[in-house]
Amino acid sequence: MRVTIRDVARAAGVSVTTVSRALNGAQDVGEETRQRVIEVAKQLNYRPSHVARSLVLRKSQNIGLLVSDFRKGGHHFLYDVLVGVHDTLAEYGYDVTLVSTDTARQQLVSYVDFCRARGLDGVIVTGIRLDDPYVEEVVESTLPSVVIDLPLLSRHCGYVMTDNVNGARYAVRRLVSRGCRRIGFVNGAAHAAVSRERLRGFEEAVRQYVGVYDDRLVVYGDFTLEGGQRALAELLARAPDVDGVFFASDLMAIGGLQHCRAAGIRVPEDLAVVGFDDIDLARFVTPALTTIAQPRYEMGCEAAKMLVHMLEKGEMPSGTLLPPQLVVRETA
Amino acid sequence: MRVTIRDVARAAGVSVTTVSRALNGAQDVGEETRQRVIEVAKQLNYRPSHVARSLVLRKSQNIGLLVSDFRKGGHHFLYDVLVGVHDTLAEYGYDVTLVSTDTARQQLVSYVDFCRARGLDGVIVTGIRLDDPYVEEVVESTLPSVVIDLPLLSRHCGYVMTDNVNGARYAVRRLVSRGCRRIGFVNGAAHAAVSRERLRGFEEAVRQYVGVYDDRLVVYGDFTLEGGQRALAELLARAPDVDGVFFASDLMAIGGLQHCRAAGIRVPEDLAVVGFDDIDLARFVTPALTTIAQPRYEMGCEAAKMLVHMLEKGEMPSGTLLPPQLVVRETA
DNA sequence: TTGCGTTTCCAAAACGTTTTCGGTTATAGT
DNA sequence: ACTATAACCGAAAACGTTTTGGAAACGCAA
Repeated sequence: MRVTIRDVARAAGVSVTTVSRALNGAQDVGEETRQRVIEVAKQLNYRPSHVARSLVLRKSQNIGLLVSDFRKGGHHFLYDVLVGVHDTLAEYGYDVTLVSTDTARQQLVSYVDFCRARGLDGVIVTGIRLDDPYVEEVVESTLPSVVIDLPLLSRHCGYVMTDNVNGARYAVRRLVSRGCRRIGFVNGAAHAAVSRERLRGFEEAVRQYVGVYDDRLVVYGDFTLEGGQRALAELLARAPDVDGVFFASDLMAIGGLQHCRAAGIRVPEDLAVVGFDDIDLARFVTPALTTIAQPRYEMGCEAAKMLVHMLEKGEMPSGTLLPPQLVVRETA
Repeated sequence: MRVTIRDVARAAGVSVTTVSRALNGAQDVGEETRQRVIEVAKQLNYRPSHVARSLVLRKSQNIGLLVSDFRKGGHHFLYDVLVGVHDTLAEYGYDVTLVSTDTARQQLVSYVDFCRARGLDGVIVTGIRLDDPYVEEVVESTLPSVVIDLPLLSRHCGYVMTDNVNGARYAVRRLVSRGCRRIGFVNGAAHAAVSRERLRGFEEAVRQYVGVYDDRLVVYGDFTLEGGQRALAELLARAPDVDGVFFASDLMAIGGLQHCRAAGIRVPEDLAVVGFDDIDLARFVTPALTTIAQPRYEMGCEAAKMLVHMLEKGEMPSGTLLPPQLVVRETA
């Protein structure tokens, strides 16, 4: 059936030991036998079994991508992260298998046990929140992991996220440079770590660039389109003189845009708007949304890179912030 | 280190054979010992090694998701398919590992060898085209596979795709019911299988619903935004009297919308438009795009289901068409 | 007592690798 | 000629499971 190392050994007239050595580039095998083995292996189209190899080596060259909100129609975010992770992991010779918290939960096992049963060497965690029951597991477990978009740091757990405070700063700087002086902030869910950071950046920046900070100008829209509409309406009711607003997500910003159209508010003349994320939609809505782009793909790459460094070089996990980028379109 | 079946056996005072049997629900083990073994296993938090199991069983309960255009910012299509695949595969107890044609190609192995080396039980193939070098491999190989969005059928290879000809029919039916009589078609890339089918559906439907068919009303925009703009311009130049147009993708349709705005054409009053895909953007552009929705998630589910039926029940692969759905918004 | 079937259990082989430890040559040094 | 060293190679154990082919114990009929 399958062609094994034994078949190659037989065909090449050597032992399996020698075949293994020859193919893996070990040193103590004669150059001519090595060539012969390689030749024979190619002839037979021999592919070493990753499974057998994993068993004996006790590592699988396989890492899990844990996603905790794996829903259809879901996250614009996840896809780019996923291909970033896959690309760089493939480069390092690792496979990636999908792990959903739902299926783990359904089987009543912790996700760590889930990964261990499959012999995964490590895991990249996406989509979890501060109040998630999983965060404890992530930081406690000895399974090497790196978390995306949540600052969790421990002996075996690093993180990578975008520099949210600077992102927020860029946003208000842009608004100020366009002449805005009363700047509002529609933040996302209050318990999200990113919300806290964006708020901090926002506050720092308005203190620095406009001088006076008024915390009644921040409202919450919990990251949804409708939330954005509602929040902007509330903000405007509270302070009709705001001339610019920063939304903590593009989706909310688009909701805000819809409110503006309905209310006859001209964007950007009456009200300048900048979002956060740079989702696909942003360039297509009218007026096109200026926003702070998150380096989604790069976050995936960086997370993957950190994980294999931990695995192969024994590096300590760390926290890395990736720079966001202002992309200027029509709304500010 | 790791707790193995041997540890459980020792702790329960039985042989490993008995532990294996007890845990896997085999018949010849006493009820009381079974309970004891289960109890001990739980106590020790024992998880059978999937790797070891795969080795001896010669199947991994792991299937590959082959994607051939895995790029950042990529396919809206892929994500939903992916979660559909993952969801139903998880239900059946399978894992899914990502396989990109790029990495396989980079390692100079056929993707089948790639999968075999990893012991994957089967593979779901997405994103390949008729002129792809992989199609031969897919149909020839004995690795069970099911292809999404390309009608490839052989001994070990089935497919699932959306019913494109009916999708096209729905589109023109809608257009006709709004009073359109001169209907144009902006098709995608000519070599794509889906393009052929949509064209067929288009022609059949206009023959049926409006009577006269004019093949000068079909142009090609190769699935891009710019292509859609260009193609619509060309179509309008060729036949200024068209009052409705069906685009073979939402992206092209949106391009068309942009052209209309630039040219001062009112949609849907002067020109009715229906797209294909129902991408996220569709509901956000103005006017909101009427379109034919593809059941992306369901395609993933269906593909997964077919594959495990092939694997577990020895069913023959088949071709299944999933019904698309007209979603009416503002452009038609 | 013997024979036979059932039930419950186990020892050992197998799956396809890597690696340890040692063995055989050939080469070189005295 | 004898030893020391190096270079090359192989037998066998290990990784953690499942499964095969019996074996022990027991009951029951002859």
